[in-house]
Amino acid sequence: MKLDARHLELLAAVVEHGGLTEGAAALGKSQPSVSRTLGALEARVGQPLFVPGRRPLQPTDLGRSLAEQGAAILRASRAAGDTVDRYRHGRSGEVRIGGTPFFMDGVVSGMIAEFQMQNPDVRIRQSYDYAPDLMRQIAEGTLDLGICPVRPDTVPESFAFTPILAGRNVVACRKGHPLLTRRGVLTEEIFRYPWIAPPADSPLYADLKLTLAALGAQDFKIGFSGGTLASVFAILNGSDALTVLPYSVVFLTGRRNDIASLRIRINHPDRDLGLLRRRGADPSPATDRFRQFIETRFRQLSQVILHSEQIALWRGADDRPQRDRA
Amino acid sequence: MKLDARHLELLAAVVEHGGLTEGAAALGKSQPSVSRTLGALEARVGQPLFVPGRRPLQPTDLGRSLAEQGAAILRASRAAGDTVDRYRHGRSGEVRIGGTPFFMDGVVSGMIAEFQMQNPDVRIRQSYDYAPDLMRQIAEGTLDLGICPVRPDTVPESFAFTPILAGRNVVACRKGHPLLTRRGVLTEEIFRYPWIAPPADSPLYADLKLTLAALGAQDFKIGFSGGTLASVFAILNGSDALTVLPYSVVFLTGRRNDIASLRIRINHPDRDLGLLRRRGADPSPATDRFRQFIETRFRQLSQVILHSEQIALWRGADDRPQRDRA
DNA sequence: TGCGCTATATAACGCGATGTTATGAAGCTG
DNA sequence: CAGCTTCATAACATCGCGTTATATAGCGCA
Repeated sequence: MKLDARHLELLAAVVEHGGLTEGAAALGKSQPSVSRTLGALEARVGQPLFVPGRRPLQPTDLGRSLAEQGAAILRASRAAGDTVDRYRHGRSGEVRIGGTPFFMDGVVSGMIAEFQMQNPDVRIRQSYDYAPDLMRQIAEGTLDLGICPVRPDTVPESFAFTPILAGRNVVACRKGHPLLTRRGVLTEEIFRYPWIAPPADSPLYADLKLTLAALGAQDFKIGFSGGTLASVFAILNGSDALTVLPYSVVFLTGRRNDIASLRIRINHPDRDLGLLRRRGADPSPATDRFRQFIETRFRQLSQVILHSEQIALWRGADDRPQRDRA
Repeated sequence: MKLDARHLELLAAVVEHGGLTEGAAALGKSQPSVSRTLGALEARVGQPLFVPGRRPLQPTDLGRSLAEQGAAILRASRAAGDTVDRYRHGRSGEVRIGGTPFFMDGVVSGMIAEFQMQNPDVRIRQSYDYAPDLMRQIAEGTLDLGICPVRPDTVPESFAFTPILAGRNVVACRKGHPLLTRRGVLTEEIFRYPWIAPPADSPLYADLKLTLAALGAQDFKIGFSGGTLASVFAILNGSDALTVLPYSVVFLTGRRNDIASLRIRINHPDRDLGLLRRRGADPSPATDRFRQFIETRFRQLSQVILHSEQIALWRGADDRPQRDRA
């Protein structure tokens, strides 16, 4: 026998509230409506659902059993409603975010962690890619957000780009590196140390080449390449190798990983780190919420970086990277 | 947000069957109906439930979540339908049955056990009472069936009475009782043994008094009274006491409890053991099913009793109670 | 690339379930 | 027994949802 789920909900409400009138009130309906519908259900079932002629309307065994099923239906229905509500407020759902590996690992992951703590029901799918692939996937609709360095004026019309951080790089090394003890670093000295190269197709690798070329390098030793940020940190820690890293990565994770940056002035790429998303597509609420979270966190990060540099300036300290525009 | 349970069921069916058309078919509805309803649900939710422009209609995360709730609703709904079906066929529900204690314990309990094996979801509420109270409770509607000995012509019009067994009694004793070894028993001999008296208000007690009076007893020793059938068996087993019991009780449980009946002719009450129920009230299906079960079991029991007595007659054996009408 | 197939969306319409208010009947309670 | 409360019934309006017919849009294949 097939029963209407709404009839069972009705029955559950009436049984729970101990009366037709109360049940109807709880459901926001009139009493006759509930009465008639329950009558129809009873007729359909062919068995009394309430003991007849009892004034504080008392369900029969069968009525109680069916009411339990109705309560289950009501629960599921409410749960569905809640799911929708949370989804609409971005507190549940899925966000697919991709970005350049070192930046994701060094900066974004920490923010994701914080977001996860606040929104445990939002699933974050992270992937690693560079701008062209990110754009392709965003255009295809298989990715919600991209975080990577791009030149804002090269972003196609179909994308929205929000700059979140200046794309500055620094030369990074371990805390105890010989070059750090010196007051000043001669550019030719850095070529005596082995270099860690980011993946060949990464913008960071292009930056590395440009930087070193600008510093007058014809040739430099690549001692390691192909690893993730974690392995780069390990190599840096265990050797005197040098590499180029985004300033924000060193700023945020340098202390924890015993990494510092050389006090050496290097040119900076004319790219901004920013958030890419598809223009016109309305994103899932979770994506929106995540994006806003990320944007405010980066605003705060910019402030903190600026602040710390000003403190360093006032102190006259010099264990910070030299700023190009300072 | 309040969502219609039926919409969620619809969604569940569509997601499960992997398509609008199939889902509609599974629900026995037309495809446009399902399409429109799902469209309405999507509009209400305000979020896409299916990824747009995908041919093997693919649900979004939210769609899948809601479909799960819909599946839960569907399960509950089906469970409710099954409950009704089983209830209507008497395979679930409740039966309230009352009867005279010794007869319930000695005969009916075994049948209830068998019924329980076949109908595990039917709850049997058993109580003990004598005819007047049984009738009162049945009339009040607090009891479904009564099993007791009554004179059929004394049953009021408002009750239906189905005789199920002749109300014969026998004098019972333990298997090794001295009186059993004799070829014949003199009536005066039985008064030398202590007697177990059933409860004073029981019909059995009246039978006992009548029986013994008919046998010429002016006075007899009551050695024990007030116990249930189990205690009566225990007393019988551990002593040379005698008592009056329904023949069916001894027939069914005598062997197991090492009880036999004396070969002595006693008068039998002009009552029939039978089933009492309220006339006109339509009983719950479980009650009906149980009643029919009990009635057929008693028909079989009558046959078996008859059969065993004929065998005994043919054999010329005499270790059976003498039959009044033989 | 274009064609055909099939699945989905839309349109138009009828009906039945369910909402309403008004009112009657039936239990409980003092 | 009177009065109150609660449920059932009546009459009517409306909206959801069922139908069939038809347009549209992906997908597969040549």
